[in-house]
Parts: sequence; structure tokens; C-alpha cells
Amino acid sequence: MTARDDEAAPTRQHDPCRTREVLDIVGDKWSLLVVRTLQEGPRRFTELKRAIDGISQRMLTVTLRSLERDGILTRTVRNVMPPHVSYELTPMGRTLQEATAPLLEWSHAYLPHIDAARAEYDTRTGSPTGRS
Amino acid sequence: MTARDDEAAPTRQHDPCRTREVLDIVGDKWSLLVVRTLQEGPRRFTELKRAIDGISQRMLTVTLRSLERDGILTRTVRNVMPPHVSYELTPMGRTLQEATAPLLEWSHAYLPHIDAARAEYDTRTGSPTGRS
DNA sequence: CGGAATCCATATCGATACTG
DNA sequence: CAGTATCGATATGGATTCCG
Repeated sequence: MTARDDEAAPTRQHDPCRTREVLDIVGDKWSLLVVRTLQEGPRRFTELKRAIDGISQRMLTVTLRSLERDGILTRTVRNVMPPHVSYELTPMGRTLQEATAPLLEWSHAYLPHIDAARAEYDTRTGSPTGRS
Repeated sequence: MTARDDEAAPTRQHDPCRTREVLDIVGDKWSLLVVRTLQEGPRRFTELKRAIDGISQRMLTVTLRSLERDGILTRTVRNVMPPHVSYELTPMGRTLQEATAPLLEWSHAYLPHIDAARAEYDTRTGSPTGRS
């Protein structure tokens, strides 16, 4: 349930709930990829679909709708034949892109390290990968 | 200049897979919350459970195991009665915490704006989200 | 105290088919 | 071209119970 009554928040140390909500926005499988692709400028539906490898039509639509609803991007329809729909980051969307940039850079830097850590863990604990 | 002539606006993909993988690490429901709580120092299991409101025992265990496997945190067991298990960020875990800090700050700043954007979108489209 | 194991509800996602 | 609708597989997460 999404209870929107946060006026009774105790303001203790930091607010635990809000931190989680940001993942409801960009924590899904494709949102960050869409935001990152749109960072370079407006793109059409099929352009996005081509740019984001592996995404299905359905998930692209769902992701775009969600981001549009959250005010991260805008959807502009030109009613011609064939249809022309363009997506573009809002100012808020650009601030999101900037806020996520460090995380994307981190992933670049540390994913190999994580692969190594996983392998080491699996070896140590005798997990499926290593086997005996 | 341009060796290629027809590369007007290609909408290329940078590297699609790696960007996604970071979400397999911190894109779940609780990982960022755990990392953020451990930012303040080592914590025991029950301390984490109390600090992260709403998390179940199962999900805390699962999340901690995953982060341990990825080398984000360490698990230290003191074999006494009652058992004493302490979790602590690794150096790599701290770099992750720093990389996600901007995103957490962003959520702090923009979540109210997003709530407004959602309400406006739902009103505009007559969406059934909030029900009547 | 700090889990592991099981059961089950829901959320998420992909594939496919159809539409204006 | 840019969707929508439906279906089914799988992932995720909560509640509960048990155990050293």
C-alpha cells in the first residue's frame, strides 16, 4: 500500500522510507537505461528500442509510461502517418541522470572486482559454481 | 573529419549489459538501505533489523548474504552464547555508499515533486491509481 | 541471537498477437 | 511506427516455523 501520509514522520536520524521509494522509480530493470540513453537528447520509440539492447516493446512502453508519470521525461506525439512519438528528459529528469551518474561510473570501476569477490565467495563456501 | 558519412544521429548503445548489472546488486528492495545503515559503522543483525523498518528476517539475511558475496560487506561471527554476528562495509562497500549518496540526496529533494507529478498525471489521464 | 527452511501471494518480465 | 492486450514463467518478498 502506498500510504502518502508522511506528515507524522518522526524525523529521527534519517528517513528510512523515502530512501526506498527512489528504487520504485529507478530500481527496476530498465529505467536507468532509458534515462541514460535520453541523456544524449530526445529519442523516438524505435530509437530507444534499438539503443537499449534486449528490451521488449512491452517493457519499453511500461518503463516510459512510468517515467512520464513521475515527471522524469515527456512524451510528445506528432499525429502523422506514420506516427512520430518523441521522448525527452525533463529538467528534473536531467537532475536524476546526474545523480545516477556516479553509480554508473562505480559499476564500471567495480564490477570486475565484484565478479572476483563472487568467485572467491563461491569457492570458499563451496557454492554451485565451484563445485567439488 | 568524419570518416563515416551517414552517422547523423545513430543512437548508439554505450555498453548495455554492465549498466544493468549494478541494479542486480543494489536495485533490490533493501540493499541500499543496508549499505546506508552500515555507513555509520558495524552493526549486528538485530540492530540492522531494528534500524531498517519493515524488513523481514528473511530478507535481511538474504540481502546481507548477497552483499557479502559481492564483497560489499563482511560478516564476522563471534561464537559465544548468545551468538554475536557483526556486519561491516568493506572499502569497496564504502565506495559504493559514496556513489549512491547523490541518488539518495536526489530522492530527498525530488520525491515530493514526483508525488505532485504523479497526481497531476493521474488527474490528466483519469488514471485508476488512487481510486476514487 | 541469528539464522535456515518452507509455503504462498504478488510483482515483474518476456513472448506473442493484434491495432490504428 | 508506436503502441495495447493477454498469457504464462519466473523473481521477489512476507509470514511462519524450527534450530543451534
